[in-house]
This record gives sequence, C-alpha cells and structure tokens, in this order.
Amino acid sequence: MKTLRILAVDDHEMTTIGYKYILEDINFTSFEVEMDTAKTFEAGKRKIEESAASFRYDIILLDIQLSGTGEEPPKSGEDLGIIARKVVPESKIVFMSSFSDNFRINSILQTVNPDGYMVKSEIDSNTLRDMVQTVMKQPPYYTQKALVAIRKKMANSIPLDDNDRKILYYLSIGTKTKDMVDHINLSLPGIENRKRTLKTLFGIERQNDQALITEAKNRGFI
Amino acid sequence: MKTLRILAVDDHEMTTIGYKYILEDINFTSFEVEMDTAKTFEAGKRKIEESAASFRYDIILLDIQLSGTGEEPPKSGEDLGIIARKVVPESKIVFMSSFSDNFRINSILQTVNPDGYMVKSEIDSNTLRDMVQTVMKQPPYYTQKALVAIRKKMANSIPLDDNDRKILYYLSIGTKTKDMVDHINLSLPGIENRKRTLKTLFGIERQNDQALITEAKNRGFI
DNA sequence: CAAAAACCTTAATTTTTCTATGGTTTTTAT
DNA sequence: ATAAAAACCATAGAAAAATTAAGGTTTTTG
Repeated sequence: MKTLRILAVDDHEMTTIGYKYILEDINFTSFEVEMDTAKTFEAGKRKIEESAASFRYDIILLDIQLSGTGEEPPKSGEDLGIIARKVVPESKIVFMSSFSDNFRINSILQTVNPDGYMVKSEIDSNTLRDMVQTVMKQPPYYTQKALVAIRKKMANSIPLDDNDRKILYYLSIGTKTKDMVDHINLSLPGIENRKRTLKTLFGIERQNDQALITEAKNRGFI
Repeated sequence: MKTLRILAVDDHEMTTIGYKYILEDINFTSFEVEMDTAKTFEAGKRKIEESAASFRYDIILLDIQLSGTGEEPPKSGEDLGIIARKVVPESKIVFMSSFSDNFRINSILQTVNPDGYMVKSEIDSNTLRDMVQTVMKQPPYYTQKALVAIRKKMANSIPLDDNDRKILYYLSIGTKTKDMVDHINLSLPGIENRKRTLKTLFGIERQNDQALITEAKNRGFI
C-alpha cells in the first residue's frame, strides 16, 4: 500500500498533533498516511527543502499565522507556500486558515494558488478525509466558508488594479488617507480621487469610508 | 414535513425526468421534494413568473442551452437566470451545464451569481443530494470541474477589461481579427494592439494567436 | 471649539490608449 | 508555388483618462 507523506506546519503544537492523529487513523482505500510536523517557519522551510532532494511530501498543510522567531520581517505561511511552490512544485499545498477574510484568501489564491484552502472552524475528520482524497485525485478542495468568499469575488466584474486594492486594504486596517502616500505610489489627491471613483463604481456615492469598506467586503475585495 | 419545490428547465425531457425521479426519491431528513419541469425558455419564464405571485420555488435548475422556439434572438438559460434573479430573488438558482469552459462559467458567475453550478458529467444522485442540501443550508455548491475552472480564474491577478475578454472570446471561436471590428467597439489597429499587449501580459511575446488562446484558457479567461 | 483629517473642485500636466496610415510578414487557398 | 488574404508591426497625431498641484469646504475628533 502506498504511503502518503504529509507535512503540517503550524505554531500550535496541539493543532499539528490533531491533524496527525486524525489523518493517520483514517482508513483510506488506496494509501496510508505518514505525518510530519513543524512548528516554525524556519523548521517548515528546512523540512520542505530537505524533502526536495529525497522523498517529496505529497501534501503540505500550512497555517497562515506562524509566530515568528522574533526576527524581522515576520514570515507567514503564505511566504512559506511561495517557497514550497518553487522548491517542490509537485507537492500539493493546502492552507489551514483561522480567518475567512477575502483579502487573505484572494492574496493566497493568487500568490500560491494552493490546491486547497480550509477554514479552521470547518476542519474535522470528515473534511480532512475529503480534502486528502480530493487534493490527490483532482484539486482543488475548498471548505464551505472559503467557497463563500470565492463566490463573492467571482461574482464581481469590476476590475480593480493594484493601487485600488491597496487603498481598500489600508483603509480596512485603519490607515489614514493622508498616510497612504507612504505606502502607495500616488499623490494624496490621486488617492482621494480613486476612493471617490471606487465609491461610484460600488454605487455608494457621497458616503463615508465605512460604507466603502463595508461594500468592498461585500464584494469580496477585502 | 416541509415540501421543497424545485423547478428544472431543460430542453431535453429525459434530463428533467431524470432529475425528477432522483430528487423526489432521495430521503432528505427535513424535507421532501416536489419537482416541476419546463422544456423551453418561454415555459420556464412563465412558470417562474407565476411562482412569483404564489409559492416561489426553493430551487430553480437551469440548463444553459435552451433550444429556442426559432425566434431571434435565441434566449439562453443565462438570460432566464437573470430574469429569475429579478422576479424571484429568494429562489436559489443552480446551473446545470454541459460545458465547463471558463468563459461561460465566468460570465454566468458574474451576471447571475448562481447559488450553484454543476457540470453535467458530474451530476448523479450523490451530487444532486449534496447540491440540494448545500444550496438550502449555505450556498454555493460547485461540482469539481466547475471548481477547477474557478480556481484558474482566482489564481489570476491580471485584470482584463470587457474589450480584452471579448477579443479573447471571439478569437477562441475562430473569428478573424479583421471581423472583430463588427463586434467590438475598437478600430482594427486597436484590436491588434490589445492582442499584442495581452501576449506581453501573458508572457508569450511574438507568438501566434493559437498560443494566446492556449494561454488564455490556462489562465481561465476562456 | 479648534485642529486635523477628509473631501471636493478646477486647471494644467502627464500618461495611456486609440486611430489612421502604410508597410512587412505570415497564413491560406488554389 | 504563388497570389490573395489575413495578420502583424511601426509611427505620428488625436483623444481620453489619470495624475498632480493648489486652494477651498465640510466633516470628524479630541
């Protein structure tokens, strides 16, 4: 019987242990699971790189939030995913995320294009089994909450460019408009203009920023 | 026990009969299914409009291809979906499509934003049951092939506007570049320019149209 | 209430996109 | 193989869109 090698990277040891117990216990028809775990970005990176020269993991499970080793800049599971895609492109990558917010999902779906995305509140032995089977047979696998976010995005035909997305993002985290000039390559009136244009596009003319944030969330941009 | 009213619109009677037999036979825990069917665009439209004033369907299943009554312009399930969204916004809408091509899926996901999308080759009693349950509890429901198409699109950050998409679409159905001026509001050099720009964006500079079509398909635009 | 931030307007500037024109290369059909 | 068609490319000018600077008004916040 084939052995499926799965690596789980999560800074909460309890979580990886949970994955291990559940996945190694499930009776798959055509393979059995052998789990490996890592608790930090660096440990995960090392294991992934080592695997590149030998067995290659079949599936890599990545938490998005990885408590850094104190170093700067903090590395996330997303960064680890990007690295993994490069060094072991054959390995399937699945994100295990606490949040189902659209900005994060959108970003990861674009930078890593993972084979699966699971929202943690929806993870149990059933979804884990389905995930493994789907990902090995015909990816992708998304849990329902991830699908809800994806649907929102797909339902939107308004094409926003990078600057628009940045404005919405910084707005959503409470950055003041006047401070956005430090992060976005536009003048202050330029940013104001785009905000106004976005409000018009979203059909909320002459309303405040809160309305813009709400609408952008509804439409799956943040 | 609650009765779930489902309308299926498909010009192949065998198909709607199939849905009827399967769905009315499944033992759902909290409801039973009562099916209604329609064979043409007009019949479907009528039933949907009538339902608006009375019971409202819980779910409306729409085939995309509806053989017209000979009239022009031919109306598709997509048009019917748009109408249904207007007159009975509470009804869940699920598309049952023969094809899993991205252009169609993308278009429908934007114009109708259906609660489900099933590729016909993946429809059986299991997926039908899952669909009904998911759509009633927490939409959306997509079959695996639809998910594959959706994933492609989500993985793409390149924002194309309407004209770009049209160019790719007409290219994919074999329209000659010089004939596109009849369908797209641009001059011939304008279209040529955009094609060149698209090739650059896709990283296939100085290659022919076939390469552009292939790449656009890979990226989920057509 | 005063300061800060956000918001709006206008005009000038820059950037991008589009068109017209005319030529070259590639594809297609005979 | 070759002529015709289509596709492709380049340039210059025109048009449209986006950006900026400057200065004013309104709203928010401490």
